Amino acid sequence: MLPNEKIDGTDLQILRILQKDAKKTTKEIAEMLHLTSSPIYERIKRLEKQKLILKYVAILDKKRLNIPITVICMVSLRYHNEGFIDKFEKQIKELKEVQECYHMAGKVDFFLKINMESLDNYHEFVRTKLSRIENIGVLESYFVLKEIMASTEYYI
Amino acid sequence: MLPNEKIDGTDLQILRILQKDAKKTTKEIAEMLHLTSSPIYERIKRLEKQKLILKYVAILDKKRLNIPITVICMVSLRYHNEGFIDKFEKQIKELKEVQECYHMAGKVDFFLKINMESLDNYHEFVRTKLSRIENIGVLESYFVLKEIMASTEYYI
DNA sequence: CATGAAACACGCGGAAG
DNA sequence: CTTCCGCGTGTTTCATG
Repeated sequence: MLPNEKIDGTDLQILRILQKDAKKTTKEIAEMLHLTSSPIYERIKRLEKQKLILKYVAILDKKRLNIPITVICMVSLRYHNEGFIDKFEKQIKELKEVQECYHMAGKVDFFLKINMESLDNYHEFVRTKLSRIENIGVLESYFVLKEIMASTEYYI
Repeated sequence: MLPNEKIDGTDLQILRILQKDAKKTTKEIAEMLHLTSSPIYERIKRLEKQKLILKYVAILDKKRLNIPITVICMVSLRYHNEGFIDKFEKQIKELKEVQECYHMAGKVDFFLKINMESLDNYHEFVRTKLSRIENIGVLESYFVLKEIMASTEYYI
């Protein structure tokens, strides 16, 4: 998977900066690392090509967008054949309200993170979309009271 | 919290584009929306000022960075006074390996998302850092087998 | 929404370790 | 031979009208 593509300390520092603020210019980064723009530019292009940097995105404010409710939903399937699992994944991917979905080890099969405008909407979502997916055994909803930390950064 | 600051359809389209790809230029967005660069530029600046756009970040590849293990950790506290909860939050924020932390409603108090290089490291992390936080009652770890969806986008 | 000036991104030839 | 520097050109950003 990873033939350790020669990531040195400078690369790591660039990655640390960009995962905090992707709008930093090569010039600014260069000053922080006591280099000129050129090597920074070349390194960033290389990191993009190597797919260490996957993409650049804007992070929006959920609450100001009127989707203040976050639900963590734990799903266990009734049957666990390969076909059933693939089918479940496919159906989940079609639900736009689901932001994240992880296949887990253990007695719970899937964790979902779902964003909603209101509890009413969540009720409607579960009733008309989620619970209509066949093969769901157990479905447990946990509501987020407060986001203590919600970062996209990795500790590198 | 939100005096619905006059977000129209064009604003929403801009936000949809930027949360997929923050590197799109105002010119490119303008072409997509059949406008010129100037109004797009002004709208983006306004959305940033209104804090609908919180920040721009680079999304990195966890596996290529040698942190392939993701753990969802469910924590229940022993005591639930205000002071205990605040103290727990403060101590969690100091653990760099914890990427996300949510205070939950229900019998589980906190969900943590933790990234690790290996299971050995996770073992060490729990032994020397997590379990040393006082007041933890129950600590359950769930390991991610596969990321089905892992987006930073909201459905807007 | 158009315009122009300033800043930035990007590519290259060359220097330096 | 790899990494960095500095300059040149083309885009983009950003303030003004």
